Amino acid sequence: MTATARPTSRPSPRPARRAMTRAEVRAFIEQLAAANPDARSELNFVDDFTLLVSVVLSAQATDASVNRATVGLFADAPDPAAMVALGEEKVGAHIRSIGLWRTKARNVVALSQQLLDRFGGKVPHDRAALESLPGVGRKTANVVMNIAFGDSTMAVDTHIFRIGNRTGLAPGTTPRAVEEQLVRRIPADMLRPAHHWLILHGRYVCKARKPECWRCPAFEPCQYRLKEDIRNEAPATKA
DNA sequence: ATCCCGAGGG
DNA sequence: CCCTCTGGAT
Repeated sequence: MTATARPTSRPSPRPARRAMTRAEVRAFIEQLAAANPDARSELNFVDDFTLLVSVVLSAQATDASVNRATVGLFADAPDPAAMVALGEEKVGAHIRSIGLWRTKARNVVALSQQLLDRFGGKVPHDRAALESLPGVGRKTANVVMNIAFGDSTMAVDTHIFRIGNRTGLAPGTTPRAVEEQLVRRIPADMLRPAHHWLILHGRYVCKARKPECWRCPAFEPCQYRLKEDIRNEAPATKA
């Protein structure tokens, strides 16, 4: 409720969340780099094709669950032709332990067919081409371009969207807005690996539930700590 | 805005 | 039980 009067001197009922300064952004990213010296994707893949399929399968699923399913899937279908030959039903059987499996099975087979028909069986190094494939949106295209082709893209997933807004690193109401903020604010030479640093940070420290703020290098500038009155120390281990 | 959709954690 | 996991298409 807004029944209680607020001082007329304050323009808004709640102060807007402060975005990190450029110096704070740089310090945060550099400390994430130091904390994750050999950061890489935790998906198991062997080439561009198996990477693309793994990323499509990873929607609303953990990397661990995707890896469990792709062992058998890639043994049967290591390339687009084999994937088409395997067919939607058998692909589905391999990935049934992953959420959204019906849609994903259909997309993976259709996507493989289109790689054969339109791109000579290869994964195109082209954003528009990638996003034209079934089951591939901006986030997936950004991941493939970053990992397979070495582009300085920033894929904004659930983790990075949360970190951007929660901490003030890159506030934005849509994934696209957060992406643009990150590209603008993170030094160019750190942008590509920063994707992995942020993912790991979101997965293990700045978690959706019960974030472990005492392990976070951005504790000082982070806006979440102010909102939630979080302490910069680990909870006492019970005796 | 809603649907797709299973496993794991708290 | 509820929430979350590297979303995309309608």
